[in-house]
Amino acid sequence: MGRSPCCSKQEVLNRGAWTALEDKILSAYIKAHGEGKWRNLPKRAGLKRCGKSCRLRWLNYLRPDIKRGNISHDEEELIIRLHKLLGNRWSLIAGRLPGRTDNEIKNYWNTTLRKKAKAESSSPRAEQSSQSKSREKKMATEPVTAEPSNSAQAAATPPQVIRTKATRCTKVLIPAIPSPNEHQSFISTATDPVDPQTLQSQLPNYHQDSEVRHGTKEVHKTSAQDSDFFNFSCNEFQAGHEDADGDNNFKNVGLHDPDQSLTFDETMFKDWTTNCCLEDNFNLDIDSLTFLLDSEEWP
DNA sequence: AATACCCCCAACCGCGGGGTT
DNA sequence: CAACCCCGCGGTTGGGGGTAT
Repeated sequence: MGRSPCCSKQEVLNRGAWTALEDKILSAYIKAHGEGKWRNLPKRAGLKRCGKSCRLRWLNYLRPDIKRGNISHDEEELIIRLHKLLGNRWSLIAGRLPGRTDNEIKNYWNTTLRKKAKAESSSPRAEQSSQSKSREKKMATEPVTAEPSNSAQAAATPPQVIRTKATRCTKVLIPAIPSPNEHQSFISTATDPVDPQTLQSQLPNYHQDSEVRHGTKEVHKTSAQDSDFFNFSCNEFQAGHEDADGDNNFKNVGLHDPDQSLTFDETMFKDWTTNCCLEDNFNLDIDSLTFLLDSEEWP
């Protein structure tokens, strides 16, 4: 399949750090015209940048809702735990941390948390005996390619990583609404080391037909990120384990079937949001996530 | 004070998925 | 159905500031 280059190579484009003026122009343009159409944006805004660069600058730096720096202890813990669960799915992790960008989290992980996670995962004895400063530094600076990130994770994380499919959300996937008890057992099931049979046995209460075509755009838009949450909880649920090579061996546990859809109505949607820890607008805040992660069933 | 080294993070790159024509 | 477009993701790079020697 042919692909046109992102930016015309003949054009002379600015590269590297953005100037204050460029920032101003981009911000003003997006405020006036909204996000999107990145490819044409530079031309229309009068910027000598490629669309991708503009998008990145906006998403990672200029967006008004961005929190910068000072990652709190809570956020840090959440990142570590989400990383254990999701692996290097930075955009998904960022989606659970309001105001944080995937790039920021990725950088923070690579520079700070990876060491921490590794140190925590190794035994105290080993930590005491073997962690000379030079070794720690070496590990920290080892390029990911030299030691595949998966194997680095394998050492630092428990074996299960739920591999979600981070795709653009075009339809909302919502499971049928369990009673509060059932919901609890579902959460438990979905986060325990996966036993497909157990999982299946707990599923009868979930309608087969889980694809929502009703609710459409508004729901789609507002829950694009959070639908991923549902996906990894229910529909795209895959349990992975890493072998000695650091490869992920993902085992589909039988839940994923995009063609299975469920009938949907407003009440169900409401029930879902009230029966579980999600807010009405599906905005997961740190508290709700921490609550979820702190539950005993969480790995 | 000069130099080397390290660390952080903004930005770039290549690629894949979904939508459109 | 193939070709193409657009967008977003994850990995990587490189510049600049800080620290060690």
